[in-house]
Amino acid sequence: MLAILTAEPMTGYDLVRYFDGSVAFVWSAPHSQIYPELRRMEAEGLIEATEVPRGQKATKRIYAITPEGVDELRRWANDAYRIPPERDTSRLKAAYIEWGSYDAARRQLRAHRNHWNELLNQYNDLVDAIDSRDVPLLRRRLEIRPEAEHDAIVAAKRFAYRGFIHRAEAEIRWADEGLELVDKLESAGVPLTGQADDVRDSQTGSRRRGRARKS
Amino acid sequence: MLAILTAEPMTGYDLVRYFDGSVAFVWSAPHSQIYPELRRMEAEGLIEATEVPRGQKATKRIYAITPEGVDELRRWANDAYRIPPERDTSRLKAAYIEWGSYDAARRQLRAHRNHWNELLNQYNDLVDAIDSRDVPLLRRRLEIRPEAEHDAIVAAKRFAYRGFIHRAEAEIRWADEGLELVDKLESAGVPLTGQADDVRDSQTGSRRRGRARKS
DNA sequence: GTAGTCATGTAAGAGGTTACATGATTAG
DNA sequence: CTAATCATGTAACCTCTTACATGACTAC
Repeated sequence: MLAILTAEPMTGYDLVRYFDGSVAFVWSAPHSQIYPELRRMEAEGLIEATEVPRGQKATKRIYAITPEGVDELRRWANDAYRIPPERDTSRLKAAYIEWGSYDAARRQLRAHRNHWNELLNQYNDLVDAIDSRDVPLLRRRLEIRPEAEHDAIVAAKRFAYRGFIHRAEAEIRWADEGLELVDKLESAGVPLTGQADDVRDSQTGSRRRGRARKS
Repeated sequence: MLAILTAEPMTGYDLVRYFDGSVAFVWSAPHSQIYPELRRMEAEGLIEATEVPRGQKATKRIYAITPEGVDELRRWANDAYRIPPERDTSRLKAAYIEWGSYDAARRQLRAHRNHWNELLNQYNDLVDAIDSRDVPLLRRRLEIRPEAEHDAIVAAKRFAYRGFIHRAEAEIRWADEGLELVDKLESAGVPLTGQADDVRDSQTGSRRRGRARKS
């Protein structure tokens, strides 16, 4: 949000719309997170609000980054980040494919492929848009920064999206690999644990009491 | 956890150790999450605990999956998953490289490269270990399942790790691309916004209240 | 007038991190 | 005897999701 506000002062609503649009590819946030966070940052002095009237009785708060906010943004940019622990549902489910059916596996892998393929298209479009400076937020930022910096600013955005493209291509390759594998196993007649009828009591050998509630 | 417990009944501590070991690559969880979750699952009837003595006065709880737990595992395996909204710090920081220094960018990209490269090596080792059935948990599961299923069980684990390998390779390629880019920009003498001294008041045009820290 | 957009919140709850906390058992 | 390992928790806090909620403004 600090970085976005360096392009130009705006309302929380403007930020919400950016987070619903192109920014969502880089970082997602719902409005229920954005508004409280703006208040918090204001209290910390990183941003400043100006209340301006809109219409007859309503007002809106336009936030601008403060020098302290710029300091914080710089500090953040120079800070190292930690890569979070692994927690990827698609991989987890893949590891236990045998507990479902071949059709379920195919459905999931196709959805995975489609999802990343759609993202890939959007990432590619965005890289093109960046190259032709066809992104409003980027354009605004270039307007207020000296031309010497333009190459670095554009290169950074482009590079970030390149990361998504690499990722998306990897996911698509993986899903294709999986679909092939599923076909191979099924046509070889390999049975799945999830389809077997001996698993229900493989452990305790007994116990058939009540309802299994959903989580 | 349900899937792990299908291999054999075990204590929470055993699960904690698995989650500190090979399982961590697929899904990470600290013991502070595992113990309460086991209690919850027990209350729901998905697993069952047997208190067994250990030593003179201590006891431990050995958890076994129930038929209801197996149902739940199957249900989960057949359920579609949702790919969560984007929230990747490395990409976010990449998009705003210009707010830091070239050295900071290089440091982050090198750390990124190293991190994924180390993971890649571990993933490769794990795939080899899977191929040679050299993973204790996998071996235990194969022991209790009919041989006809073995190919599917092994293939699933292998496939999951293949996904990590694809991902890691993509991240490494991306980081290399970034390091090249940083070198190119710096040697071309492109200035960065974060190094400029005109940014502190580019927005408000005035306001010089706080101490201006040196970065 | 009314539908869509502008604008801004609150709150419960799930999931995860980090720290605090304890004590028994076993191998040397 | 002592250190490592076995074993099991609790709690504060943070982030994010989902749902609930409200009302003014503007274009038709």
